[in-house]
Amino acid sequence: MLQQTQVSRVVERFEAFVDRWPTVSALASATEGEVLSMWQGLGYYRRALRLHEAAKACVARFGGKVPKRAAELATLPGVGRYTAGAVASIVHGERAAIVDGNVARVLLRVHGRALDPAARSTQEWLWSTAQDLVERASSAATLNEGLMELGALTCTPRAPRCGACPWRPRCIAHRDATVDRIPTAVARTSRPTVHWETLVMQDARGLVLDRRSNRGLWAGLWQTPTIEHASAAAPRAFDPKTAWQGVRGIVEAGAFTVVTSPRRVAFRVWVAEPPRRLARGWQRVLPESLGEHAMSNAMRRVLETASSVRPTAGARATRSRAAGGSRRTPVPATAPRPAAHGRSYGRSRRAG
DNA sequence: CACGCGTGGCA
DNA sequence: TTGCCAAGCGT
Repeated sequence: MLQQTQVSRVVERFEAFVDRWPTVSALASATEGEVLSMWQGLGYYRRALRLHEAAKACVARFGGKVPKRAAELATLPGVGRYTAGAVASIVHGERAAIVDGNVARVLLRVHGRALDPAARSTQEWLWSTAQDLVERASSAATLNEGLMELGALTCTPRAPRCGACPWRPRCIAHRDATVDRIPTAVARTSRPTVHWETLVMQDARGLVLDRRSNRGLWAGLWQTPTIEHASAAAPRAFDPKTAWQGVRGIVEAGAFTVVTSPRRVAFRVWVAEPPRRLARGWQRVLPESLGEHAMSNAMRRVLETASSVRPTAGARATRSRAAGGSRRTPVPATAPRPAAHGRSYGRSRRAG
Protein backbone atom coordinates (compact mmCIF):
# COMPACT_ATOMS: atom_id res chain seq x y z
CA MET A 1 0.00 0.00 0.00
CA LEU A 2 2.85 2.34 0.72
CA GLN A 3 4.26 2.18 -2.79
CA GLN A 4 4.11 5.76 -4.08
CA THR A 5 1.43 6.54 -1.53
CA GLN A 6 1.80 8.73 1.50
CA VAL A 7 1.64 7.13 4.90
CA SER A 8 -1.33 9.26 5.92
CA ARG A 9 -3.36 7.85 3.02
CA VAL A 10 -2.48 4.30 4.01
CA VAL A 11 -3.06 4.32 7.75
CA GLU A 12 -6.77 4.84 7.40
CA ARG A 13 -7.12 1.82 5.09
CA PHE A 14 -4.50 -0.66 6.25
CA GLU A 15 -6.23 -1.91 9.34
CA ALA A 16 -9.53 -2.73 7.65
CA PHE A 17 -7.59 -4.61 5.00
CA VAL A 18 -5.63 -6.82 7.38
CA ASP A 19 -8.66 -7.27 9.60
CA ARG A 20 -10.49 -8.76 6.68
CA TRP A 21 -7.56 -10.93 5.55
CA PRO A 22 -5.28 -11.48 8.54
CA THR A 23 -3.13 -14.13 6.82
CA VAL A 24 -1.72 -14.64 3.35
CA SER A 25 -3.79 -17.77 2.92
CA ALA A 26 -6.93 -15.80 3.73
CA LEU A 27 -6.00 -13.17 1.19
CA ALA A 28 -5.14 -15.86 -1.34
CA SER A 29 -8.65 -17.27 -0.94
CA ALA A 30 -10.34 -13.92 -1.62
CA THR A 31 -11.65 -13.01 -5.03
CA GLU A 32 -10.09 -10.32 -7.16
CA GLY A 33 -13.24 -8.24 -6.84
CA GLU A 34 -13.18 -8.41 -3.07
CA VAL A 35 -9.58 -7.28 -2.96
CA LEU A 36 -10.23 -4.39 -5.31
CA SER A 37 -13.23 -3.29 -3.29
CA MET A 38 -11.06 -3.01 -0.18
CA TRP A 39 -8.59 -0.96 -2.24
CA GLN A 40 -11.12 1.54 -3.58
CA GLY A 41 -9.85 5.08 -3.65
CA LEU A 42 -6.24 4.15 -2.92
CA GLY A 43 -5.13 4.33 -6.53
CA TYR A 44 -2.60 2.24 -8.43
CA TYR A 45 -5.05 -0.62 -8.46
CA ARG A 46 -2.66 -3.06 -10.07
CA ARG A 47 -0.82 -3.07 -6.75
CA ALA A 48 -3.90 -4.70 -5.26
CA LEU A 49 -4.04 -7.31 -7.99
CA ARG A 50 -0.33 -8.04 -7.57
CA LEU A 51 -0.64 -8.26 -3.81
CA HIS A 52 -3.37 -10.82 -4.33
CA GLU A 53 -1.12 -12.72 -6.72
CA ALA A 54 1.71 -12.50 -4.23
CA ALA A 55 -0.47 -14.03 -1.52
CA LYS A 56 -1.30 -16.91 -3.82
CA ALA A 57 2.38 -17.31 -4.64
CA CYS A 58 3.19 -17.51 -0.93
CA VAL A 59 0.68 -20.34 -0.59
CA ALA A 60 1.92 -22.12 -3.67
CA ARG A 61 5.66 -21.69 -3.21
CA PHE A 62 6.35 -20.89 0.43
CA GLY A 63 3.94 -23.09 2.36
CA GLY A 64 1.54 -20.25 3.13
CA LYS A 65 4.27 -18.17 4.77
CA VAL A 66 5.73 -14.87 3.65
CA PRO A 67 9.41 -15.45 2.92
CA LYS A 68 11.86 -13.59 5.15
CA ARG A 69 14.86 -13.02 2.93
CA ALA A 70 14.95 -10.02 0.63
CA ALA A 71 16.06 -12.18 -2.29
CA GLU A 72 12.99 -14.40 -1.93
CA LEU A 73 10.61 -11.55 -1.25
CA ALA A 74 11.72 -9.90 -4.46
CA THR A 75 10.47 -12.90 -6.45
CA LEU A 76 6.88 -12.13 -5.45
CA PRO A 77 4.64 -10.17 -7.83
CA GLY A 78 4.61 -6.49 -6.99
CA VAL A 79 7.58 -6.78 -4.65
CA GLY A 80 10.64 -5.04 -6.01
CA ARG A 81 13.99 -4.17 -4.59
CA TYR A 82 12.70 -1.47 -2.29
CA THR A 83 9.78 -3.40 -0.79
CA ALA A 84 11.85 -6.56 -0.38
CA GLY A 85 14.59 -4.63 1.40
CA ALA A 86 12.16 -2.74 3.60
CA VAL A 87 10.38 -5.87 4.82
CA ALA A 88 13.56 -7.91 5.23
CA SER A 89 15.38 -5.21 7.16
CA ILE A 90 12.61 -3.69 9.25
CA VAL A 91 10.71 -6.88 10.05
CA HIS A 92 13.58 -9.40 10.17
CA GLY A 93 16.72 -7.33 10.69
CA GLU A 94 18.46 -8.40 7.53
CA ARG A 95 21.16 -6.01 6.35
CA ALA A 96 19.29 -5.19 3.17
CA ALA A 97 19.46 -1.71 1.70
CA ILE A 98 16.49 0.39 0.72
CA VAL A 99 16.29 3.37 -1.59
CA ASP A 100 13.00 5.17 -1.92
CA GLY A 101 12.35 8.76 -2.89
CA ASN A 102 13.21 9.96 0.60
CA VAL A 103 16.47 8.05 0.89
CA ALA A 104 17.57 9.12 -2.57
CA ARG A 105 17.04 12.79 -1.73
CA VAL A 106 18.91 12.53 1.58
CA LEU A 107 21.90 10.71 0.11
CA LEU A 108 22.18 12.95 -2.94
CA ARG A 109 22.12 16.06 -0.76
CA VAL A 110 24.50 14.81 1.89
CA HIS A 111 27.00 13.93 -0.80
CA GLY A 112 26.25 17.06 -2.79
CA ARG A 113 25.51 15.16 -5.98
CA ALA A 114 23.27 16.97 -8.44
CA LEU A 115 22.49 13.86 -10.44
CA ASP A 116 19.43 12.76 -12.36
CA PRO A 117 17.67 10.51 -9.83
CA ALA A 118 16.19 8.34 -12.57
CA ALA A 119 19.44 7.58 -14.34
CA ARG A 120 20.73 4.05 -14.05
CA SER A 121 24.14 5.23 -12.89
CA THR A 122 22.57 7.32 -10.13
CA GLN A 123 20.46 4.41 -8.99
CA GLU A 124 23.52 2.19 -8.80
CA TRP A 125 25.35 4.77 -6.74
CA LEU A 126 22.35 5.20 -4.43
CA TRP A 127 21.91 1.48 -3.79
CA SER A 128 25.59 0.99 -3.27
CA THR A 129 25.76 3.91 -0.82
CA ALA A 130 22.66 2.71 1.05
CA GLN A 131 24.11 -0.80 1.24
CA ASP A 132 27.32 0.54 2.67
CA LEU A 133 25.40 2.40 5.36
CA VAL A 134 23.23 -0.54 6.33
CA GLU A 135 26.22 -2.81 6.64
CA ARG A 136 27.93 -0.45 9.05
CA ALA A 137 24.82 0.34 11.10
CA SER A 138 24.23 -1.24 14.48
CA SER A 139 20.63 -1.87 13.43
CA ALA A 140 19.56 -2.27 9.82
CA ALA A 141 15.96 -1.59 10.74
CA THR A 142 16.72 1.60 12.61
CA LEU A 143 19.08 2.86 9.94
CA ASN A 144 16.60 2.28 7.13
CA GLU A 145 13.63 3.71 8.96
CA GLY A 146 15.74 6.63 10.13
CA LEU A 147 16.86 7.44 6.60
CA MET A 148 13.31 7.47 5.33
CA GLU A 149 12.06 9.51 8.25
CA LEU A 150 14.85 12.01 7.80
CA GLY A 151 13.79 12.47 4.21
CA ALA A 152 10.08 12.56 4.96
CA LEU A 153 10.18 14.96 7.91
CA THR A 154 13.41 16.96 7.76
CA CYS A 155 15.17 16.69 4.40
CA THR A 156 11.95 17.49 2.55
CA PRO A 157 11.77 18.28 -1.17
CA ARG A 158 10.91 21.91 -0.51
CA ALA A 159 11.81 24.05 2.49
CA PRO A 160 13.98 21.42 4.17
CA ARG A 161 14.51 21.87 7.90
CA CYS A 162 18.28 21.94 7.80
CA GLY A 163 18.39 23.55 11.25
CA ALA A 164 16.97 20.35 12.72
CA CYS A 165 19.06 17.92 10.67
CA PRO A 166 21.55 15.71 12.49
CA TRP A 167 23.58 15.41 9.29
CA ARG A 168 23.91 19.13 8.65
CA PRO A 169 27.59 19.23 9.76
CA ARG A 170 28.52 16.71 7.09
CA CYS A 171 26.02 17.76 4.38
CA ILE A 172 27.82 18.90 1.23
CA ALA A 173 24.71 20.44 -0.29
CA HIS A 174 24.16 22.50 2.83
CA ARG A 175 27.81 23.60 2.85
CA ASP A 176 27.56 24.58 -0.82
CA ALA A 177 24.05 26.07 -0.50
CA THR A 178 22.78 23.74 -3.23
CA VAL A 179 20.14 21.98 -1.18
CA ASP A 180 17.30 23.45 -3.21
CA ARG A 181 18.86 22.25 -6.48
CA ILE A 182 19.26 18.63 -5.38
CA PRO A 183 17.86 16.37 -6.54
CA THR A 184 17.60 17.81 -10.03
CA ALA A 185 14.08 18.18 -11.35
CA VAL A 186 12.62 15.17 -13.08
CA ALA A 187 11.55 15.65 -16.66
CA ARG A 188 7.95 16.75 -16.91
CA THR A 189 5.69 14.56 -18.89
CA SER A 190 2.88 16.43 -20.53
CA ARG A 191 -0.60 15.47 -19.48
CA PRO A 192 -2.90 15.31 -22.48
CA THR A 193 -6.64 15.36 -21.95
CA VAL A 194 -8.77 12.49 -23.16
CA HIS A 195 -12.53 12.79 -23.49
CA TRP A 196 -14.88 10.15 -22.20
CA GLU A 197 -18.66 9.90 -22.38
CA THR A 198 -20.33 7.93 -19.65
CA LEU A 199 -23.93 6.88 -19.23
CA VAL A 200 -25.61 6.57 -15.84
CA MET A 201 -28.68 4.36 -15.93
CA GLN A 202 -30.37 3.79 -12.63
CA ASP A 203 -33.81 2.87 -11.43
CA ALA A 204 -35.37 0.96 -8.56
CA ARG A 205 -33.77 -2.23 -9.83
CA GLY A 206 -30.30 -0.85 -9.62
CA LEU A 207 -27.48 0.90 -11.41
CA VAL A 208 -26.06 -0.40 -14.68
CA LEU A 209 -22.31 -1.04 -14.53
CA ASP A 210 -19.67 -2.87 -16.48
CA ARG A 211 -16.18 -3.91 -15.52
CA ARG A 212 -13.04 -2.37 -16.97
CA SER A 213 -10.32 -4.56 -18.36
CA ASN A 214 -7.51 -5.74 -16.13
CA ARG A 215 -5.13 -3.61 -18.12
CA GLY A 216 -4.81 0.12 -18.43
CA LEU A 217 -6.34 2.88 -16.38
CA TRP A 218 -8.52 1.83 -13.45
CA ALA A 219 -7.84 -1.79 -14.26
CA GLY A 220 -10.54 -4.18 -13.14
CA LEU A 221 -12.74 -1.51 -11.59
CA TRP A 222 -16.43 -1.05 -12.26
CA GLN A 223 -17.84 1.88 -14.15
CA THR A 224 -20.98 3.16 -15.78
CA PRO A 225 -20.84 2.26 -19.49
CA THR A 226 -18.25 4.54 -21.03
CA ILE A 227 -17.13 5.52 -24.50
CA GLU A 228 -13.53 6.64 -24.73
CA HIS A 229 -12.94 8.93 -27.68
CA ALA A 230 -9.85 7.92 -29.58
CA SER A 231 -8.88 11.43 -30.54
CA ALA A 232 -7.42 13.77 -27.98
CA ALA A 233 -9.57 16.55 -29.38
CA ALA A 234 -12.89 17.32 -27.78
CA PRO A 235 -15.67 15.46 -29.55
CA ARG A 236 -17.84 18.01 -31.31
CA ALA A 237 -20.52 15.85 -32.79
CA PHE A 238 -21.03 13.11 -30.26
CA ASP A 239 -24.58 11.85 -30.43
CA PRO A 240 -25.52 9.77 -27.42
CA LYS A 241 -28.63 8.40 -29.09
CA THR A 242 -26.50 6.92 -31.85
CA ALA A 243 -23.77 5.73 -29.55
CA TRP A 244 -26.14 4.05 -27.12
CA GLN A 245 -28.93 2.82 -29.36
CA GLY A 246 -32.09 1.67 -27.70
CA VAL A 247 -31.44 3.66 -24.54
CA ARG A 248 -34.25 6.11 -23.90
CA GLY A 249 -34.48 9.45 -22.19
CA ILE A 250 -30.82 10.39 -22.50
CA VAL A 251 -30.04 13.77 -20.98
CA GLU A 252 -26.77 15.45 -20.17
CA ALA A 253 -26.06 15.80 -16.48
CA GLY A 254 -22.78 17.69 -16.47
CA ALA A 255 -19.08 17.51 -17.16
CA PHE A 256 -15.87 17.58 -15.19
CA THR A 257 -12.21 16.73 -15.53
CA VAL A 258 -10.10 14.59 -13.26
CA VAL A 259 -6.33 14.49 -13.17
CA THR A 260 -5.01 11.00 -13.16
CA SER A 261 -1.71 9.55 -14.07
CA PRO A 262 -0.42 10.41 -16.58
CA ARG A 263 -3.26 12.35 -18.18
CA ARG A 264 -6.47 14.23 -17.63
CA VAL A 265 -9.78 12.60 -18.27
CA ALA A 266 -12.64 14.91 -19.22
CA PHE A 267 -15.91 13.19 -18.40
CA ARG A 268 -19.24 14.13 -19.87
CA VAL A 269 -22.02 12.50 -17.89
CA TRP A 270 -25.29 11.39 -19.41
CA VAL A 271 -28.33 10.04 -17.61
CA ALA A 272 -30.91 7.72 -19.12
CA GLU A 273 -33.44 5.08 -18.28
CA PRO A 274 -32.05 1.57 -18.07
CA PRO A 275 -32.95 -0.35 -21.23
CA ARG A 276 -35.09 -3.43 -21.11
CA ARG A 277 -32.26 -5.57 -22.36
CA LEU A 278 -28.78 -4.85 -21.11
CA ALA A 279 -25.93 -4.77 -23.59
CA ARG A 280 -23.21 -7.35 -23.30
CA GLY A 281 -21.15 -6.93 -20.17
CA TRP A 282 -23.64 -4.61 -18.56
CA GLN A 283 -24.86 -5.64 -15.16
CA ARG A 284 -27.45 -4.30 -12.77
CA VAL A 285 -26.15 -3.54 -9.32
CA LEU A 286 -28.44 -2.79 -6.40
CA PRO A 287 -27.49 0.21 -4.26
CA GLU A 288 -26.67 -1.99 -1.29
CA SER A 289 -24.24 -3.97 -3.44
CA LEU A 290 -22.37 -0.99 -4.85
CA GLY A 291 -19.69 -1.27 -2.18
CA GLU A 292 -18.73 -4.70 -3.46
CA HIS A 293 -18.08 -3.22 -6.89
CA ALA A 294 -14.81 -1.34 -6.71
CA MET A 295 -14.91 2.03 -8.43
CA SER A 296 -12.41 4.81 -8.96
CA ASN A 297 -12.90 8.14 -7.27
CA ALA A 298 -13.61 9.56 -10.70
CA MET A 299 -16.52 7.16 -11.05
CA ARG A 300 -17.80 8.27 -7.66
CA ARG A 301 -17.87 11.77 -9.01
CA VAL A 302 -19.72 10.61 -12.10
CA LEU A 303 -22.45 9.25 -9.85
CA GLU A 304 -22.54 12.47 -7.86
CA THR A 305 -22.92 14.46 -11.04
CA ALA A 306 -25.73 12.24 -12.22
CA SER A 307 -27.54 12.11 -8.92
CA SER A 308 -29.40 15.38 -9.35
CA VAL A 309 -30.61 14.68 -12.89
CA ARG A 310 -33.49 12.52 -14.05
CA PRO A 311 -33.84 11.02 -17.51
CA THR A 312 -36.36 12.78 -19.70
CA ALA A 313 -39.68 11.00 -19.38
CA GLY A 314 -41.35 12.57 -22.37
CA ALA A 315 -41.02 15.22 -25.01
CA ARG A 316 -39.86 18.18 -22.97
CA ALA A 317 -36.21 17.65 -22.31
CA THR A 318 -34.75 19.62 -19.47
CA ARG A 319 -31.47 19.22 -21.23
CA SER A 320 -28.71 21.21 -19.74
CA ARG A 321 -26.51 23.41 -21.82
CA ALA A 322 -24.05 21.83 -24.18
CA ALA A 323 -20.68 20.73 -22.98
CA GLY A 324 -18.88 24.03 -23.29
CA GLY A 325 -21.40 25.96 -21.27
CA SER A 326 -22.42 23.23 -18.96
CA ARG A 327 -22.57 24.28 -15.36
CA ARG A 328 -21.38 21.84 -12.86
CA THR A 329 -24.07 20.15 -10.92
CA PRO A 330 -23.94 20.99 -7.25
CA VAL A 331 -21.52 18.40 -6.04
CA PRO A 332 -19.56 18.60 -2.84
CA ALA A 333 -16.15 20.20 -3.13
CA THR A 334 -14.54 16.92 -2.29
CA ALA A 335 -15.48 13.51 -3.48
CA PRO A 336 -17.02 11.19 -0.94
CA ARG A 337 -14.50 9.35 1.09
CA PRO A 338 -13.69 5.84 0.04
CA ALA A 339 -16.19 3.85 1.95
CA ALA A 340 -15.62 0.65 3.79
CA HIS A 341 -16.73 -2.51 2.15
CA GLY A 342 -20.47 -2.92 2.02
CA ARG A 343 -21.42 0.72 2.13
CA SER A 344 -23.24 2.23 -0.74
CA TYR A 345 -22.48 5.34 -2.72
CA GLY A 346 -24.04 7.43 -5.35
CA ARG A 347 -27.55 8.60 -4.98
CA SER A 348 -28.02 7.25 -1.51
CA ARG A 349 -24.85 8.93 -0.26
CA ARG A 350 -25.40 12.25 -1.87
CA ALA A 351 -24.55 15.11 0.41
CA GLY A 352 -27.36 17.38 1.40
C1' DC B 1 15.30 2.97 -20.42
C1' DA B 2 10.96 5.35 -20.69
C1' DC B 3 6.58 4.97 -19.71
C1' DG B 4 1.96 3.77 -17.53
C1' DC B 5 -0.23 3.66 -13.42
C1' DG B 6 -4.31 7.16 -8.83
C1' DT B 7 -4.95 10.13 -5.57
C1' DG B 8 -4.62 14.02 -2.39
C1' DG B 9 -1.97 17.61 0.13
C1' DC B 10 0.48 21.58 -0.39
C1' DA B 11 2.81 25.88 -1.99
C1' DT C 1 -5.44 27.42 -10.31
C1' DT C 2 -1.66 24.76 -11.38
C1' DG C 3 2.15 21.92 -10.77
C1' DC C 4 4.92 19.09 -7.70
C1' DC C 5 5.48 15.12 -5.14
C1' DA C 6 4.79 10.67 -2.48
C1' DA C 7 7.45 4.09 1.94
C1' DG C 8 7.72 1.74 -6.64
C1' DC C 9 6.90 -1.83 -9.92
C1' DG C 10 6.45 -4.10 -14.32
C1' DT C 11 6.73 -3.91 -19.10
